[in-house]
Amino acid sequence: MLQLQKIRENKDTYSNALKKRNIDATGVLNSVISLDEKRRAIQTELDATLAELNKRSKEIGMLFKSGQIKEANDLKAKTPSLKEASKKLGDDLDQTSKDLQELLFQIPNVPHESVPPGNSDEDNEEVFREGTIPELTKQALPHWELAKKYDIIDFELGVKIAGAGFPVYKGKGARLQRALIAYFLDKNTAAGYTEIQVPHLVNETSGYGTGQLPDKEGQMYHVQADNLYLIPTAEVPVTNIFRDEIIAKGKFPIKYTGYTPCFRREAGSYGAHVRGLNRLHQFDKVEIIRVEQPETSYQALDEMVEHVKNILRELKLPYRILRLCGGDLGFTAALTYDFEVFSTAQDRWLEISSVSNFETYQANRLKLRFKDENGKSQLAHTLNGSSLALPRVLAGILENYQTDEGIQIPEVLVPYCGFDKIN
RNA sequence: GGAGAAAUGGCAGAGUGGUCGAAUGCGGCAGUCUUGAAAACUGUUGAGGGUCACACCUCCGGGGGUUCGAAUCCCUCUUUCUCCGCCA
Repeated sequence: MLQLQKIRENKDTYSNALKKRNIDATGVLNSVISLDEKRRAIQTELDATLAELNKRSKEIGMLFKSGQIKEANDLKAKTPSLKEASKKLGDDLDQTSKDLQELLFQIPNVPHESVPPGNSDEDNEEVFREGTIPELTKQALPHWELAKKYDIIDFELGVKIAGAGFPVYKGKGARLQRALIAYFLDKNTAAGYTEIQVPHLVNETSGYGTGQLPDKEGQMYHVQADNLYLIPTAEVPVTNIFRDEIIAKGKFPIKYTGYTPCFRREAGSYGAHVRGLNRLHQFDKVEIIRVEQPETSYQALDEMVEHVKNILRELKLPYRILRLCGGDLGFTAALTYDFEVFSTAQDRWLEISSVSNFETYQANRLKLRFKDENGKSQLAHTLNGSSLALPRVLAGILENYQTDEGIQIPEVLVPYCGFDKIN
């Protein structure tokens, strides 16, 4: 959520920057400002009324104490009008605050200056590419065929148990999944991230805290009996650790990593692009999360990007990095780098990681602050990234490492798997 | 799931209708002393709104109510603890 004071100060800058998302925010920003003015006017009036009421209450108390019962009762008789006024002003204030908040919920984060304008993923800017795309034989198969051939992932079985998009991993497939999770966590902890295990269901407040609610209401699985949401990413529970916290100086940097399954309804997705592991309702992901001071957050973002690069280098997968354009940028992000692995057998790029800086957008909702040098509370910056998401990495490995003799396991994963080939 | 008890500042813990944003202790910060540190002593130390700065307003788990006045009384929800039941 954007900060009111910043909106007041930077209305035109914000409005211009938001154009990169292809939205004209001028009207909303103006409404926000006028609503905020209205809110403050009501607040001032309410404060004055309450001050008067408080003053009289104290006087009445003193009069009773000193035995001046009649005077006290006279004064008492004069309070109902003030009470009425304060009640009405209080209701007005609540309504105005609610309206204001609803409006603020509708405004996405302001894109970073480096974000290119654009409408869709076609306008994303490739900033880096590395790795060799392997030459595959004529018999090369897409991963869903390989999965069947070697009996390592059973999509139909998942349909039987749960539905489409809930695959069952078997034998070496299951072991490879576990190996990847362990490998990713090891890499992350070696880079200074503290491993953490968090709930896979979150409450409504947490959903609002990181911005999934109300924006992505229909995308999360909702357990209505208990009003809990299945997490779409570890970002939600991990970042919410810091909700309502004031971080003491000296506690930075804050770096967490966690493995969780992720649940996404993916309402509206269909077609060839969702085949196999390309798009699932449940998948595994290892996430890295950081809380930073504003001065260091973009350096932290670069570090996270470098970190993910190192992992992909070790896995020897061909990949590229995109700077997302305004039209493709997530609602809460100020800047996002997407990592895509090249899926040779499908001849297309698959998104495997998304590394973002949210600046103060989430922190403002979370009330996540820190004490600056002057001892003043300031909103922190939050960041997160996948390091990494499993299914498409798995798809990339299966497809790029396939040979006529079977699927070679990337060298770094062999110790984790206990085998070097799937055949 | 049933019965009972509880929820107060970073922590511990007092406060059962008025001058309480809240004693006290610990912790934090600043200072005195010291070569330095520790100890001791002195001061300071919650958050948000508002203001140039004050004033002023709000917050004692959340929400609602009673009252001129609520941390304190009532209702409700949530959470924690104890006992019982169930259970990986």
